[in-house]
Amino acid sequence: MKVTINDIAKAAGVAKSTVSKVLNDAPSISLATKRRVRQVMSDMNYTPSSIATQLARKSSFNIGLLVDMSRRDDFLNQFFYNIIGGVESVIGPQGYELTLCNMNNHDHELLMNRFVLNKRVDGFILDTSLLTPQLAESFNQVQFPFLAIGELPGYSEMSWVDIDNHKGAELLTEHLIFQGYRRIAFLGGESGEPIWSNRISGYKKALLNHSMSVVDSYMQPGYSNVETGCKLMQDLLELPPRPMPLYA
Amino acid sequence: MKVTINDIAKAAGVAKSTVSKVLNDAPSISLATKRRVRQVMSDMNYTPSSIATQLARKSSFNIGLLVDMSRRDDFLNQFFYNIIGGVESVIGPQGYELTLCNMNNHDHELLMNRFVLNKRVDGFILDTSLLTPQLAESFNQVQFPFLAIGELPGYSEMSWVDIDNHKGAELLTEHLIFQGYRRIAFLGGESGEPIWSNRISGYKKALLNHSMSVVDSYMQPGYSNVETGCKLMQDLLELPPRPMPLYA
DNA sequence: TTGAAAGCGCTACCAA
DNA sequence: TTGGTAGCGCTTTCAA
Repeated sequence: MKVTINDIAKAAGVAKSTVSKVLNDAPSISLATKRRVRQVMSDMNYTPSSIATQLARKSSFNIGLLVDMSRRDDFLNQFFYNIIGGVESVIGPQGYELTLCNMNNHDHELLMNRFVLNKRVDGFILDTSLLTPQLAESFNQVQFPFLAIGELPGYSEMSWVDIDNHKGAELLTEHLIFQGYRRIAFLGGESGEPIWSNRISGYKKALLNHSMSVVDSYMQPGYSNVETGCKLMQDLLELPPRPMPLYA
Repeated sequence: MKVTINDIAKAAGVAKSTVSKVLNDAPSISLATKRRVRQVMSDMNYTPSSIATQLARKSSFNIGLLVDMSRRDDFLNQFFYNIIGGVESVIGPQGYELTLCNMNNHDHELLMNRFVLNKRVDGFILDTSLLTPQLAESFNQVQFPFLAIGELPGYSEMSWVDIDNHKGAELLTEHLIFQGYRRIAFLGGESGEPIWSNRISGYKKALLNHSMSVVDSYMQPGYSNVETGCKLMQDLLELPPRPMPLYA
C-alpha cells in the first residue's frame, strides 16, 4: 500500500500536521524537525497524494486549454504548438498541469459541468475563436478565471493577450516600402475580426505615412489556410495593375 | 458557496449515502427516490466535485499523454494530432480527461514524482521514442499502467499498439509493382528501430514474392522529416541505375 | 515550535 | 431500499 502522511508522522514521531507543514516548508517548524521528517520521507519513498491536496486546498492545480479537436487547422500549427509549450513552461514549475479540454460540439452546458462546475480545472486558456460573449458570461457568472488569446469584440469583462497586430502590420508594410515596393497588397484575416481590422489599420497607416494611396482591391480578407491564401493570391495577380515592385 | 452532496441530502430528506448512490445510478435505489433526488439536484444546480470523487475512489480519472515538448517535429504532425483526438474521443465519454505531460528533460525521477507517484494521472500513453526499458521498468515496479505507441525492442513486459508496418509496406510495394515499376526504393525509418525493420521486411517480401531482386543501395533509413527525406531522395537520384519506372 | 482535531466532498461497507 | 459511519490523505485553525 502507498505510504501516506500518517505513516511519515508515525515513523518520525510527530503529528501529521507537522508533516504537512514540513511539506509546505512552513517557517514555524524548526530546522531540526524539518530535516528529520524529510529524512524519513525520503527513506520511506514518500510522495504526497496530489488528489488529497487538491481536496484540502480546493483547487485542482490544473489549467485547461480549450480546443476544438475537430478543427484540424487550428490545431496543427506552429502557433498552437507554441501555446502549449509556453503554457506548460510557466505552469509546470508552479505545480500546475495542463489538461486538454475538447469543445468539439460547442455545448456550453456540458463544458461547464465537465470542467468548470466540478472543479476539474482551475481556469481556462482559449482562443477567441472558441469564445462567445455568452460563454464568457457563463464563466464570469461563476467567477471562473479564463484568459483569451485574442480579443473578443464587444465584450470587455475579460482578460486577453495578443501580439500587437496593428504595429506588426505597420512594420511589415514599412519594411516593404523601404525595399522600394510601391504596390503592396494585404491578404488574409477574417473580415469583421479584430485580427483583420488591426492588421489592416497598421498596413494603411504605413502606406499613408509614406504618402502612398490605399487601393481597396489590394486588401482581401480570408481564412488563414493554404487554400484560401492560394486563391486570394491568384485573384490578386489577375488585377489589372497587379501589385509588384516599383522597378519590375 | 458551492452546493455539496450534504446540501442535496438535506434538501431531499435522505442520507448523503443515498445521494451518492443516485449519483452513480445504483440499482438498489428506488426509481421514486432517484427521481426526487435528481429533481433536487437540478433545482439546486448541483455538480459533484470531481476532486472529492477522485479522493474517495482513489483515481484521478486522468490519462497522461507523455510528450517531449522540445521536439517540435514529433509534436506538430498529423499523426500526433490524430492520437490526441483519438484518445480524447474514447476516454472523454468514460469520464476521463487528458493531461499533457511534458518530459522535456527526460528526468525519470521527476516524471515519476510529478505524475505517477502522486497519482496525478492513472496511466500513460506514450510514443516508443520516449520509452526506454528502464522507464518501462519503473512503471512496472509500481504497477503503473502504460501503453506505448510502437513496440520497444528487447522489452516485452508491456502493452503497445501500432499499425501493421510489415503488411503496410508490403501492400505499398506490391501496388507499385502492379503499376509496372521495377526499380523500387525504400527511404526513411530509423535503422535499428522496429518501424524500419518491419517496413523493410514487408518491402522485401513483396519484391521477393514477385521475383524481383533486393538492391541494398535502394534501402536508406533516416529520420522522418522533410530535410532527411529530401536528402535521401537526392542521394537516390544520383545512383547509377536510378530507381525509375520500367518503361521510362 | 508542535499537536489535536475538524474539515474538504465524496464513496463504500454494514446495519437497519 | 435506505441510512449511519468510517474513511480517502491532505490542510488549517486553535491550543498547548
